[in-house]
Amino acid sequence: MNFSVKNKENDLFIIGDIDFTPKSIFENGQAFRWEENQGKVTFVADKYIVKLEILDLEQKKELFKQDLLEDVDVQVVKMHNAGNIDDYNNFWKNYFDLSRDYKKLREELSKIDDNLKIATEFGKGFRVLKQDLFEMIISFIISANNNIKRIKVSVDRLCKICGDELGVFEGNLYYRFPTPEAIAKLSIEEIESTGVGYRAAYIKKTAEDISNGNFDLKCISDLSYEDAHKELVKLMGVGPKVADCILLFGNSRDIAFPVDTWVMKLMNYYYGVEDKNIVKIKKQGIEIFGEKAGLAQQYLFYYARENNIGKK
DNA sequence: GGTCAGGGTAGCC
DNA sequence: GGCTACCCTGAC
Repeated sequence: MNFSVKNKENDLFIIGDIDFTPKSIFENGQAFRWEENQGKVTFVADKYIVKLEILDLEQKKELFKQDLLEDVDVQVVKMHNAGNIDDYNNFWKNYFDLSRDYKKLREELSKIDDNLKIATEFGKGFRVLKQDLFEMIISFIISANNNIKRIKVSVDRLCKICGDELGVFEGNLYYRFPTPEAIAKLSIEEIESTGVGYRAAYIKKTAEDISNGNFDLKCISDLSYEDAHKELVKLMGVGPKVADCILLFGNSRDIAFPVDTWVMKLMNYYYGVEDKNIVKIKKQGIEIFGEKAGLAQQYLFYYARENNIGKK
């Protein structure tokens, strides 16, 4: 793994041949506060509003002239409006899981079987985002029996009605993800106005339990995977699948293996798992894929869904 | 214009 | 453990 990070004004550049494809990262359903436009992804994370772009040759030549680049053949990811090197060290390095060598990860997973060999090649450029735990809890409660388009609309509206303003970026006003306290203060009707339907009551109860200390968010990181899962499932609206998404995307648990309808289909289609029981499917998934079952799942999920494999 | 599914879960048996 | 209703929206 060989890359460097450079800063110019309020932009960061990740220079080097690492797995990093904005589309693969954001289109797999791990994040909901983003939009894609002509291959560029604008997203919100923490206090940042950032536009991601893979630079073309002309753009790289410009950087070369400015002594920011030594080799115009190398891949450059531009993180527009992401801050400086301190922001990189304090936030982005972790957020984009940049200390993990994804090329090595793909090689490792490819050795497990041919399905993963194909899926990791297809999903090359994917990375797991290490997002905020509370944001993941609320976002994935909304995701249950829902579709991505509507989840995104609801999360956006929720941020708008009770998140702090972050400022205007390219003509749009953006908001920070709300705190547990801010959501707990809302009425059920106000939460329903975001389009979450019956999930409004779950969101309110969960935000209340977290804000009043009834549920200790901080302890999740100290628990074993199994215990953390048991704790999260206690939250209203959090079942086994949502708990695994929260642990995978919001608590750095590589082993968390979310079993949804797609995973059920792909485990059946690729691995002949005929069981319909989520607990058993998950157990088999972890048996086959091991410690990094969640990462394997992400590649397989993306591949299966994009190719519409295993449908019906 | 019905009907159905959408990254499941709570509540009930 | 298995079964079913569920807010709402878009696709068919």
